[in-house]
Amino acid sequence: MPEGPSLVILKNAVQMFKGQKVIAVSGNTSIDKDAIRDLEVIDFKTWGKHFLICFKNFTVRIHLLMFGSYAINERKGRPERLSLQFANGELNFYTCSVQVIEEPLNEVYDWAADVLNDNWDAKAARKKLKAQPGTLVCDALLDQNIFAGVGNIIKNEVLFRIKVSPLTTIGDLPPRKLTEMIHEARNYSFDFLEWKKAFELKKHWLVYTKKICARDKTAIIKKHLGKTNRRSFYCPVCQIKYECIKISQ
DNA sequence: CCGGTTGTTCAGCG
DNA sequence: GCGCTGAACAACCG
Repeated sequence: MPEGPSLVILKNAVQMFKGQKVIAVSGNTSIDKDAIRDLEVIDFKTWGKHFLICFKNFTVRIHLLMFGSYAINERKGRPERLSLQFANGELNFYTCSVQVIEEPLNEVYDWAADVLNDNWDAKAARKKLKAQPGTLVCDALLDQNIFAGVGNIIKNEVLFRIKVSPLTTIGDLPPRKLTEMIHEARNYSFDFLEWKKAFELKKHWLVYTKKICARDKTAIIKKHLGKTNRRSFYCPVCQIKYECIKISQ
């Protein structure tokens, strides 16, 4: 379910509840459900993998984590974590993290860090990356403070697209490749969004879960890498591991 | 039917 | 206080 583009699809799918009053709340979440009843949903927003239900004085934050899911105007055969009833339908969430945000969202979220947001700021991303030259690119792409919304699939596909090994550090990446990485983190996310909408996402994977490189038919390497220790799929031939020779003084 | 995982947080430890 | 590790969560797919 849950990389950034999937959340954008969710946001688009619930637009008919925007401006509607919540007439009943249920679910096994520990947040105060009474506080939501009879309130109007002002807006739905996303930040990276966060889904935000905005009310006048607070926001309910949904994070689907690995296994979370939702259902609109239907129910799955399991307990709802949070269920919102409207006059024109219902919105149900399962096995997710639910939190209340009391602060204004602009104080909590850096919209410029969300790769799918209109306010995405590539220069700000570059500055954050430059500050951590020792970080592996496979970890940097999963850093939600830099690339909010990027998940493990996007990480692998971006590195394949720009022909960079996941084991390259930020500091060793040639400046042009750094630019490409930042650009493709956003660009691939929009491709992901379009493919997912068309139910053809998997068809477009070139390296993620693949056995053979789409470019040169080399055997793809599958390994858990970096501090994040997430699955990396990469071609040892066309994805280059950049290394600078450091001259000690 | 078992193993692995599109993710994050937190406890525990050195 | 830090960085690191592993557990916990818990559903679906192949």
